[in-house]
Amino acid sequence: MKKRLITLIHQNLAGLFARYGIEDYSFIDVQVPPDKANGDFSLNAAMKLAKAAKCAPQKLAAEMVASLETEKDWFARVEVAGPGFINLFLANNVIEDSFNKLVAQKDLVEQAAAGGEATIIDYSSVNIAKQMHVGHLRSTIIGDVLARVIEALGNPVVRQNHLGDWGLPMAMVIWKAGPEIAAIEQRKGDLARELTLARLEELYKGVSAECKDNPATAAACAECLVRLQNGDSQMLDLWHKIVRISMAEVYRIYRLLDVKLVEENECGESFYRDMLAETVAEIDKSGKMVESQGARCVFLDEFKGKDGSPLPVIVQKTDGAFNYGTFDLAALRYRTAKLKAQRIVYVTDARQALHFKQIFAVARAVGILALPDVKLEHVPFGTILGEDNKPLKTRSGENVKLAELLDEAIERAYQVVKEKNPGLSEERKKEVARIVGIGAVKYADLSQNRNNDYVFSFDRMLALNGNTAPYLQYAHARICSIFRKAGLDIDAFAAAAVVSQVEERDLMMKLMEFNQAVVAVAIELRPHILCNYLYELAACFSSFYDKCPVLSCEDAKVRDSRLAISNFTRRTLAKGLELLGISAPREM
RNA sequence: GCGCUUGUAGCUCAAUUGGAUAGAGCAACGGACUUCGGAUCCGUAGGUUGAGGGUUCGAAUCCUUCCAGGCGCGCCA
Repeated sequence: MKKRLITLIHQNLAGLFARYGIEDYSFIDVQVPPDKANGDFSLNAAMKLAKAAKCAPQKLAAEMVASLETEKDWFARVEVAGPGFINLFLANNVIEDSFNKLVAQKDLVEQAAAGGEATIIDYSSVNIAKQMHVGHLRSTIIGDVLARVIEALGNPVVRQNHLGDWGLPMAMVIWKAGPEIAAIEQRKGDLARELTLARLEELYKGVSAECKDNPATAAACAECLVRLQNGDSQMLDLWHKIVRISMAEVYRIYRLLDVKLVEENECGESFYRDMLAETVAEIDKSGKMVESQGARCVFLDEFKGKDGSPLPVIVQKTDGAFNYGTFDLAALRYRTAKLKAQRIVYVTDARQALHFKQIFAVARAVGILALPDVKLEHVPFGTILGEDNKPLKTRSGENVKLAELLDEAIERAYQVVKEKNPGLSEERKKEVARIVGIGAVKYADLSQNRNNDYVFSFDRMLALNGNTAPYLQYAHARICSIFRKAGLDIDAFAAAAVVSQVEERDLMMKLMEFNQAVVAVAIELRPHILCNYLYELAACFSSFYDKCPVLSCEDAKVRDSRLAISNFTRRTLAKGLELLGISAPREM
């Protein structure tokens, strides 16, 4: 509707602007004013154009109003307000028509033109032989939502899980776990059962500590690394087994979280191992590579170190090995050349901001991007804090295991479900607890501006009121309940919507904003915009539900209309939550 | 030291990217046909947007100087 409205305004005002010698008015847009008293939409164009038109804003606004007033089919009222705002009050039948057209569409999200933009989302990035902990939560769920949203808008999306699966840590694990693997296999034991990820992590921590004070161990690990890098088949075999054991547990958590990453998305450091040398060679060709203190580096003027000295990006270490920056540069090369990415989005914590800034700058400076105008975006986010405002840790100071955190959320949700809806079967209660508990954790994260750190609180995220997943899920369940009670097939129901009360009107207007919210998330890479929208929508529905009886409404036309509005609210909530990777139960 | 980032109601967060009287939830107080699911809704109270200066029709938002927190700054990722 907004799009049609803007087109109408542009056409209507073209003549007026021409008389004032204004050529470019394409930027003219409408806003939804904060206060409903100021109309359904408002226009600040008169103030923006006043200078160019050499005309007082209020006078210009008055002329614009006079012109817009002729559109009787659209506007019930048009007025000038304040310093030159133009407030537009839509006629109810315009809202009804637009709304009914929208409801009739199959897809709630408009598809991008021309096949969209080939986009890579790099997120989650787990390390092999380490259990997932809170530190992985944000990247995993924010990245997953961005992938869903950008994909839903019709862009081809490739998800990439940049695993930490190569290098010295892996060699250390192999050195330690190798004998255990051999022993288990020799007695034909079940490897997956006996060698858990938790065990692998324990082994890794052990060697890691041992390497520090035992040079013999360190040397042995170094030798493993050399063999691994040279493609020794025995080493590679062990390496592969460890990766699979590790990822099996990661996928258990992804499934629990309803995160869409699968094995095909694994594209870790090991994937680029044979591209590193040629990447460095190509950087060298650019003439920008220099040797400094034995390492091969690229220096760019915009990056300065501690004492103002130039800060390098090291592409090859003194010992000839490559470090993480080289992997990222190789990945950029691959992603633009082979995957033909037009947009690459990295979802990692804010501490890596400088790293990505450097990598992007180097990549452009040395010309390793097959598509020079590819959009490179780092999506930083803050830290998850405990109630003490310090990074969330266990009492003993360790990272909180993601598996344990999620289990606790589900357990707490179960207690709430048991209390609020004792009538559900035990099986349903468990299912609902999972949906509500996981949804709460994800929503708590997604609903805030990702720039900031946030304090993790089960009580707040599971609250049944306010901007939480359970509140949205409850609104959804209530709508389903209406249809259950009436014995109507919710998926097949259709009727024309009409405006008979202000709550209906508000809700219909809000429903028509959905697509805009989704588009904004894709552009700004900020999921909380969609969360805010859904919360406002659910709140709007709750008011409607309170003031507009549906089933007991005597006027059949109004009753059907309310059913239609309710049903479309349900669809919108469900779609929005789906884009957030959160389920919407029909009862809870 | 330099850089990035944050500072909004007692608490947790928003604010359509420069728009109108800065909005929600929690906590507090007061209400709502014995209810289409009260897991809800409506209202009251709560603010010098860290501080000062500037830019303009208009600033939480942009520029600038301070104050306070967090993070980062050569071979870890």
